Amino acid sequence: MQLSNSSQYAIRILAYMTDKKDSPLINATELAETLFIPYKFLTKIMTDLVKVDLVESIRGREGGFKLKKKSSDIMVGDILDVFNDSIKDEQCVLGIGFCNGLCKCALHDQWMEPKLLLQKMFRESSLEDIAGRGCKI
Amino acid sequence: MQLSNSSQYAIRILAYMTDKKDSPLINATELAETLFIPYKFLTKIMTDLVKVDLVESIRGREGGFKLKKKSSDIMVGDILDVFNDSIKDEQCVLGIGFCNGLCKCALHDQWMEPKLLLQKMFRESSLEDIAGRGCKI
DNA sequence: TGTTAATTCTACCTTTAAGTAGTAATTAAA
DNA sequence: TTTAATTACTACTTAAAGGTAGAATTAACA
Repeated sequence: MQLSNSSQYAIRILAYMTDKKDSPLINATELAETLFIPYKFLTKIMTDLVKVDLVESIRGREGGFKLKKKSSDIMVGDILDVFNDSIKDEQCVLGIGFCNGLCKCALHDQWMEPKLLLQKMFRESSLEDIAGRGCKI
Repeated sequence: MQLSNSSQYAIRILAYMTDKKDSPLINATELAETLFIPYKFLTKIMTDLVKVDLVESIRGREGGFKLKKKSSDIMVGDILDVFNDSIKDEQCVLGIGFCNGLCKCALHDQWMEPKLLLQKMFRESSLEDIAGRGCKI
């Protein structure tokens, strides 16, 4: 019951980039070393983030990455979507999709409240909200 | 962000066994067919549940399974523990263990409330509470 | 006492997530 | 124009989850 490594890494990467948004560009080596993420895995994740336009990349010498939007406009949920890690409305705690509130499975009622809280947290927390804590890992 | 298949199956299996607790024994074939769980995978799960004393097995012809405790004494959390799927106190939403409330990582504050709700739901929901809904899958 | 219906054990196979390696493409600086 | 620093691409390897196969074990029943 937790987020995938890719999602966890991506949140930490983007939160760090938010902290350093005054720097014009941040490169993969700095991200990997500061955040203790395997370099090659990190570059793969960055490519994904570039593809969905959360991050802009500048290739070549002196290149690097920067946020493509204001940090207050990037929500945690947007990041989770990239790695198929968000909680869908129809997702039942027992993994049966598409119950749409009609499902009467065990735990259905108990699941509603934490599920809504998690969805709200993912939907309403922006990078701006969660950054600036000085905690790198 | 969801429970493992093994945990999901195990909850459904035990909830079904609770529904049928008047039957002296329930065998693997019935469970697999009723709950649409692959037979061989189900028997592996049952073996795990037997080893931790949630279920009792009677081998041989006319054998089968039955709950080893009162259904009001088996909590959902006990089941998740078997498959290492419960939420530990020190578990951070970003997957970093052992932050023990000292962690200041992104999302730390936002994670507390849903985390406590989920832990409470797992700790306080017994099979008795969640069974009897007539929903098999 | 042999047959049969059941669980259990050991080992394997498949799929997906996680991580690695090598090289190509790009670009600024020397 | 060469070189070094950088991201992007393709393919591979490893680890874990999910699932399968078949034989061994057990015990009721005929």
